[in-house]
Amino acid sequence: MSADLERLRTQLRARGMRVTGQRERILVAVAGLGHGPPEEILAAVNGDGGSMLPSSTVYRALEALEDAGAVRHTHIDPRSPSYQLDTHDDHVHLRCSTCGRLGEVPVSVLDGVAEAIEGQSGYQVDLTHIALHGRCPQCRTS
Amino acid sequence: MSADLERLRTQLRARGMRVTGQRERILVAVAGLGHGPPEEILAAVNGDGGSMLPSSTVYRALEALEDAGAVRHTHIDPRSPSYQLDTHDDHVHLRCSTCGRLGEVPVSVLDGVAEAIEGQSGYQVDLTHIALHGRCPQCRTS
DNA sequence: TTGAATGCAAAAAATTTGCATATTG
DNA sequence: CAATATGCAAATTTTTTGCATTCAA
Repeated sequence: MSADLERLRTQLRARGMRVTGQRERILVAVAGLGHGPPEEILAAVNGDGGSMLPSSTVYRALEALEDAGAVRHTHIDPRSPSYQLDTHDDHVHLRCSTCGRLGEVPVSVLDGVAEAIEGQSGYQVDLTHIALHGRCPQCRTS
Repeated sequence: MSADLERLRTQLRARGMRVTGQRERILVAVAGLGHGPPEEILAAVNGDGGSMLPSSTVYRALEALEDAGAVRHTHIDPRSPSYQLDTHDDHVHLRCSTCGRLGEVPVSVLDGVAEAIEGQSGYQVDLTHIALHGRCPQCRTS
């Protein structure tokens, strides 16, 4: 039993939600992918040897898992949400607008930013799972 | 003739693209809304007194305008892209995860961040039109 | 004139919903 | 047992595409 699954049980039960085989498989798929849109997660789950799940279950489970705090989503790809485990090993996603290549840097590059924003606007923002866009080293050179 | 439209002409023509009435109306709608998803832009255009446009024209025009550098999009709302004029009056969008209320702060809160990211990853990111999520002052209190 | 853009219709993709059934706690 | 979640099918919503026609340069 992985630590992720153990944590999932706690998180779900704390909210009166249920731990089901489908939710576990989906969590495992998300963990395996690192991050990905619902479509890819569905494909991963449906390729894990178990029974096929309908997309509705994946969408509903992702929502439930997100409510429970087990997963999160960002918009790495501008077109669709990308889900990932909600661990505390946070990083800022970087995506090349030209080639789509992904990178990441520790959230520490944003140290002080949340405070500055709070001071200027009163908003308490979450910087732990954001995605930024730009050009990767390769595309800048070529 | 607004400065925005004037600029649009230059930007489009510089790329061999054409200035059409539809594109102008769409640009005006985006300017009027400040920012909004394709659906809202379509509704705004279709309520401006002119002829009705099909959604395909809006999607294609937004893509063209974005290529030309006249508009940009961010993901203020996690569910759909939000288009806005690509002016240089940049700010960081803030959206309350609880109530959806919008706010903004000048990009200067991110001073130094782009350099830090470039140093750590080689990515040259664009911080001029990002959207961050969190809790607004009202929702924090209540 | 002529290549780019539009309009329309239809297709495709992505996401949501209703409801009977199965499952968890 | 009671409430939650699933599966399936169908409905929505959002976005894309093909193609004949129109229009800007």
